[in-house]
Amino acid sequence: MDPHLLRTFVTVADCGSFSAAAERLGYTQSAVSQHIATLESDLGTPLLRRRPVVPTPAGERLLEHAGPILLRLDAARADVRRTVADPPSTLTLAASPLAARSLATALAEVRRTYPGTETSLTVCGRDQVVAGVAAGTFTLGLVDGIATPTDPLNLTNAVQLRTTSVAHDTLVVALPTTHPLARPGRRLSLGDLADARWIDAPDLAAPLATLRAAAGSNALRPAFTYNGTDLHTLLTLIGSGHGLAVLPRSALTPDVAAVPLTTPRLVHRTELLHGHLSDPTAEAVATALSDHE
Amino acid sequence: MDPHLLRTFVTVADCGSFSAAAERLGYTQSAVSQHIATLESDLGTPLLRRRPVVPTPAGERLLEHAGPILLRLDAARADVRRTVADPPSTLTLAASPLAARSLATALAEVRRTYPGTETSLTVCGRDQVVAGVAAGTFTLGLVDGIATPTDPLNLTNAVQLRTTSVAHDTLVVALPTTHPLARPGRRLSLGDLADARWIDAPDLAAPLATLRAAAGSNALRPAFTYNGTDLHTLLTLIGSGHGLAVLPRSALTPDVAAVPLTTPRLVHRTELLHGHLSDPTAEAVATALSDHE
DNA sequence: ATGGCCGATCAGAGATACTGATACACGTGG
DNA sequence: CCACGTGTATCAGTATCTCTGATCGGCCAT
Repeated sequence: MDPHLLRTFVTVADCGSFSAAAERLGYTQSAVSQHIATLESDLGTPLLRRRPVVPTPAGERLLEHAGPILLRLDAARADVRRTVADPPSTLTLAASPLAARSLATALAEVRRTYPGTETSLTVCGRDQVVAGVAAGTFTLGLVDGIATPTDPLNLTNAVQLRTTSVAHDTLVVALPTTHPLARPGRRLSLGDLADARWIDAPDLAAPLATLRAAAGSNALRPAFTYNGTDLHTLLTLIGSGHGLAVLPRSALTPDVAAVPLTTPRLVHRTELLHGHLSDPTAEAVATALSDHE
Repeated sequence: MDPHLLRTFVTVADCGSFSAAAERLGYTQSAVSQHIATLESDLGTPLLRRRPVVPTPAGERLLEHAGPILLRLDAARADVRRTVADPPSTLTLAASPLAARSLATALAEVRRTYPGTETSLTVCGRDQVVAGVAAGTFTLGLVDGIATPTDPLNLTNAVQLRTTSVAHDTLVVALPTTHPLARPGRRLSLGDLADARWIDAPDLAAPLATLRAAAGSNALRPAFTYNGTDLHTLLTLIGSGHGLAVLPRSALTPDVAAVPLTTPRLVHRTELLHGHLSDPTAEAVATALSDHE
C-alpha cells in the first residue's frame, strides 16, 4: 500500500474518473489504471466499480483510512522540516471564518512585542485549516465548532497536533426579528425546531449534520444551503426569512434575533491548533491567544 | 516516505543498530543503510546519529509519526479485508489484564445464544490490544485505564476504531492493612502521597506516568517497578509493604487496604474497542458487554 | 449502426531496489 | 597511542518494478 497508490485511489474516487485523475496527478491514464489494479490485487478485492467509477464497500473502507494516512504523512514531513528549518520570517495563520474574529486583539499584542513581524492570514474551511496546519502550510490555526461544555472540539484529523481552547461562547438560534419564536426570554431546544426551515451553512455556522448528531435526531433538514464563509450574507439570509441557523451569540448583529439554545447543551468553542512550535513569534501568538480566554 | 522505509527506520531506532534491524527485517545491512540514506536525503536532514545509533531531534519527530502511520496502514488493510472475508469462525478477543475481568459474564451470555462459538482470549498490554484490534488480529478488545469522570479513555492510537464504555469503578489507593493511612473512612489525594513508596505497574495498575500527568505533579517516583500482568503478585507486593498503587476498587482482595482517591477526580474505566463489525457473534458480545454497564 | 469516450492491456525503456563485495570509521582494549 | 574488531557506507551489478505510448475493447449516446 504505497502512499502513491493511495493518493491515486483517493483522487480517482474524488474525480469519479481514471482519466481525470491521471490528468490531475500528472500521470498517464495507463499508470492510473495500473495503480488501481495493483492496489486491488494487493488487497485481494475490487475497490472501484467502473463505468461509472464508484467505490465498492471495500473501497469505501479504504477511503476512510487513506485521507488521514496521507495527511499524517504530510504532517510527519512538515514536523521534521520544522525541527530543521529556521523559523519562517512571516507568521502564517489560518482560521475558520468565525474563529478569525478572536485573532485581531491577540495579534495586536504580538505586534507590540515583535514589531517587525510580517503576517499572513488565510480564512478557509475547518478541514482545510486542520489539514494546512498538519501539513505545515500554516504555523498556527484557529478552528471554531460546537461541542458539549466539557469536551474539546472533535477534530478528527488533528492527530499529533496540539490544541488549546482559546474562547467559548453560548450558542443561539438566529431568527428574523419578526419570527414568532423571537420573544425576549424565550429559550429553545433543537427538538422544538425539528420542522423549522433551516439554513445549512456548514463552513460558517454549526453544520446541520453536527447538530443532528448532537440531538440524536434525524430531523433538521436544510431548506437552504449556503456554501460560503461570509457572515454578513448569512445574517441577511436569516433576517429576510430564508431560514434559521445556530450561531455563537457574539456573531450576531442587532438585525437578527437570538434565542438561546438550551438542549442539547452545547457551546461554541474556538481552539488553537499547532505542531511543535520552535518559532518564538508563533509561540507568542499562541500564548497571547490562550491567555485571552 | 515509503512505508517500507519508515518501517526500517522504526526498526533501526528500536534495535539501535543497522545490522540487527537488517536481520530482523530479512534484509541485508546494505539495504537498511540505503533505506535510511534515502529517507534522510528525502527529508533533507540526518535522522540518526551513528555509532551509537541514536535518533536526532528530527528523527525523534519522525518516530512519533511513523508508528501510528504504520499502524493505520495495517488498520486500513484489516478493515478492507473484513468487508470481504466471511466472518471468522472463532471469536478472537484481547483484553488488558484488569479489563479481562469484565468479560466472563458477558461471554457466558453469548455462549447461551451462540452455543457453537469457539473463543480465544489474549491478555496483553493496553497498547498491544489497541494495535491488535486495529490490525485485525483481534475482533474485539477490552482496554482499561483511568480517566476523568466525564471523558472517555485517551486511546491515542485508536483512531478509526469504535469505542464503547463498558464499565467504570472508583479508584482507590491500595495499601498494606497495617499502613498508618489505612484507616476506615480515610480519603486521599495524590498530593498527600507525593513522597510515598510507589509501585509502578504500568501494564496492570494506573501507570505512574498517567497519574503524574493527571495530578500535574512531578513527584510520584516509583520505588519499585513491576513489569507484569498478574494482579495477585501485585497485591502481594503491596500487602507486604513494598509500596502502594492505584487500582480500581473491585480489583482488591481483603488482604490489602483500600483508601478512596478523591483528588484528582479520576475513575477507572473499561472500554470496548472494535473495527467495523460484520460478525453477528462479535456484535452480540459487543452489545452484551455494553448492556452490562 | 456508429462514433466518441473511457478503461484495460501490452511491450518496452528507464528508474529502482535489492544483494554481495569491499572500503572506511569509530570505539575499545592492549 | 596504535591496532583490531565491529559496524556502517559505498559501489557495481542484476532483477524487478513503474512508468509511457500504442492499442484494444466495451458501453453509451446520437
